[in-house]
Amino acid sequence: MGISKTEHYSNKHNEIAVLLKAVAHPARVAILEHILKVNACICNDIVNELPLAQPTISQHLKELKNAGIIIGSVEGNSICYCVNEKAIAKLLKLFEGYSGKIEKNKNKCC
Amino acid sequence: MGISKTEHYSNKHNEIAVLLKAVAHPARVAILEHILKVNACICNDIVNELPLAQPTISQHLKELKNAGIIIGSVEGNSICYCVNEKAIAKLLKLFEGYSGKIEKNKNKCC
DNA sequence: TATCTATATTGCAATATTACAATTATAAAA
DNA sequence: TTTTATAATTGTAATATTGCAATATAGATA
Repeated sequence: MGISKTEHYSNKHNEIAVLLKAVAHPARVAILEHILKVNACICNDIVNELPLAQPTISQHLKELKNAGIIIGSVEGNSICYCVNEKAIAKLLKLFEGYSGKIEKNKNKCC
Repeated sequence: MGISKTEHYSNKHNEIAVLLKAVAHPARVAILEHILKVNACICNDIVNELPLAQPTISQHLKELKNAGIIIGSVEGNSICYCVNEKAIAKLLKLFEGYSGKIEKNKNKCC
């Protein structure tokens, strides 16, 4: 991304950005929604759903996992990926907070 | 970003990714929260708040504006930036939807 | 008009992301 | 043990992002 000045921002803002960045890609949005839909997902399943090669999807899954958006548990030969409730709750609360602030300040500007 | 295959994903997933990507940077999270806090923002105000040069902030504001996260209206010499209620509402609904799906499927997996 | 003030644009260097082919690792099945 | 199936890792090319210095633009004010 270029010379990112992570250390200059607050921890809070960095953490929010990491979570959001993990979801901020059409392939990862699709993966997330697919996992939510079938609710017992294995990687190969997604390979058949998306127009991406297996290594690419594996990489996207890794990023979602690193950010804590999904959790993977080994299940015999394959891996079961599930969405991390806490991460989604965190993002939900974030936008609830933003939304609330907009309501509160309505008609003060613009 | 590399060879992005935007045309292979659904419009819905692309639109979500564009919105999220706009916010998915610590500087832009900080800018967004600052605008919400002071609720009548001018760019120079942010330059004094963040450890970034004026052109860099101007660029971040442009990205937020292009994605529809904020709206800018000229006010004499300076510009008044406000958060776009609709964009935040869209993101709020998105995560409400995700959160709901997790609740529904609880204990089926992982 | 000349000048100041606020913001945008341009151009560029440094770095990050995306995607995939080839390969590897691991566990189940034969 | 060999084979098969599933998923991760490695290496690399193409492209996007970030940040800033220098410059430009536009409105306000003297």
